[in-house]
Amino acid sequence: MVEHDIPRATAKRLPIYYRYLKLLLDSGTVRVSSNELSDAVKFDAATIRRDFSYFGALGKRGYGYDVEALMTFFGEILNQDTLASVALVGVGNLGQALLNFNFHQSSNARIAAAFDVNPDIVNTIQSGIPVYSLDDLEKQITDQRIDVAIVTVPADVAQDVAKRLATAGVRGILNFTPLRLDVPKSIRVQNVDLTNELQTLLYFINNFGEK
Amino acid sequence: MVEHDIPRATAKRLPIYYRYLKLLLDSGTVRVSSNELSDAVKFDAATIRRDFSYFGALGKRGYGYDVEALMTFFGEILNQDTLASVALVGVGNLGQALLNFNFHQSSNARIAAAFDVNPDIVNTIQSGIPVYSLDDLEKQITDQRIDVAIVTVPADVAQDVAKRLATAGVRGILNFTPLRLDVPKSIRVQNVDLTNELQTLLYFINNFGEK
DNA sequence: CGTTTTTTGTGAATGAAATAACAATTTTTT
DNA sequence: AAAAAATTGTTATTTCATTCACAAAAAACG
Ligand SMILES: NC(=O)c1ccc[n+]([C@@H]2O[C@H](COP(=O)([O-])OP(=O)(O)OC[C@H]3O[C@@H](n4cnc5c(N)ncnc54)[C@H](O)[C@@H]3O)[C@@H](O)[C@H]2O)c1
Ligand SMILES: NC(=O)c1ccc[n+]([C@@H]2O[C@H](COP(=O)([O-])OP(=O)(O)OC[C@H]3O[C@@H](n4cnc5c(N)ncnc54)[C@H](O)[C@@H]3O)[C@@H](O)[C@H]2O)c1
Repeated sequence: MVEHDIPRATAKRLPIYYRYLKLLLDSGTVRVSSNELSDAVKFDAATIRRDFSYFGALGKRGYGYDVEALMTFFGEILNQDTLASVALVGVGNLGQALLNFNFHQSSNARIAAAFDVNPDIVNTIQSGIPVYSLDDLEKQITDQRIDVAIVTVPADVAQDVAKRLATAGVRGILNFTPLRLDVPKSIRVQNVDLTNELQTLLYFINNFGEK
Repeated sequence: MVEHDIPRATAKRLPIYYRYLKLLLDSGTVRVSSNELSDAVKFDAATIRRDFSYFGALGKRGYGYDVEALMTFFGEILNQDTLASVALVGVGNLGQALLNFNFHQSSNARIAAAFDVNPDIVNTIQSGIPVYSLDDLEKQITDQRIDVAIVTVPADVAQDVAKRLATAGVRGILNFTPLRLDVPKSIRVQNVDLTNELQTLLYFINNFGEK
């Protein structure tokens, strides 16, 4: 694997580059400079050049980057050719919204199975995705070779769910609950704490804003 | 203002500390050490002590921190006494979920007004919150003294909406669209890019996971 | 009451990421 | 074809964040 010691911060920006490059290609743009990219994605141009340089010399001095070539290159790095199957646990408020959105148009992932305990929705199809009983979790995860799960259950059952996902063989969890999950360290947890995002924003504008 | 040069990273952790302290207090715990906190919130104990130390000496050597005192202290810093009114623009999939959740039980904010262009929901009440026409944006923002907005509209109208919010006097935006908004720099934008979170997670497990 | 244990607060060390600055190279212009 | 302009790739520098490590202080114990 070429991309071995890519900074984590760089990795987080890759999908953003990719998405914008796709946009550029669709609009017929053939070349782009780090400065133009910078305007769009709002990272410093030097940061962008440095990010790209981890993968080799992708641009041409005095010219910039070839949009199509760059997009193709990042597409491969991001595995855009293979569609990842993802599970969603907890088809409530937020789970429903994610199910319905389903990422497919905008990424290489799709939610393939959902799980809940509510008998009203278990064994129904929601937004085109089958909702299974939590009892079927292990079986479905294994059968469908799912290795990433989105967790949108109430906080008090999150740790339980995480443990079951872990033993079922999941390798990554996108955790929307405010709880910090305890899982084997071979499993990657990405926390999305929406309440925290809002509270942090409020803190900043209350303490450092103008007015 | 005491808290002037608090690292951004610290600020992002404050609501997490606060939330956990509340939990501890509810469970009747009277004292806590940085190590215990570390177990719960999964930040290094030294990081926690350093974070706290920006606000002075809040603990007692050989004892730890007094849960109630610490909670009260952070509550003030986070303005827990005043309820912030927030606007939500775009009552779709995700907007609906946020409306329904509404943060009130878990934080010092509540969504006070929502906006959309869809005539089916304009001038209705959704999850207890009035949905106004986008035409009323400026008036409502001003009248209700709203200074933070959550943006959950389609990407192609996000920049327009952001501009209107900016001129309406909003000081912070929680942006759920994949677009990086252009706003005056006095306005703080917090991006929540869910597709990116998922893609980054996939990238990491595909490239650095075991198996 | 003295000794041991616990735990903070912080200086110093380390690590990670962002930015600046510029030579090297290519393109564009005249 | 020479001069000017654009733009990369990278080295050096700066900024920001985490972690180590330990003296200082308080608590617990015997
Ligand atoms: N909705 C939001 O806007 C929002 C914002 C911030 C945080 N969150 C967090 O996201 C999580 C989900 O929030 P929500 O508003 O969608 O909650 P919700 O109550 O609407 O949905 C939870 C769903 O999980 C299901 N469930 C309960 N126990 C389960 C189990 N053991 N296994 C599988 N499914 C189970 C419930 O039946 C329900 O359908 C919560 O932890 C919440 O704190 C949500
Ligand atoms: N839903 C998700 O899970 C999810 C995931 C990742 C990203 N996003 C992003 O979040 C945003 C919202 O997603 P969604 O799934 O809720 O979309 P959606 O289409 O369900 O909802 C968008 C809402 O905005 C309204 N709207 C359109 N133009 C408007 C305008 N000018 N002013 C006010 N309202 C307007 C529409 O009527 C609709 O109600 C999108 O930018 C999407 O890319 C959503």
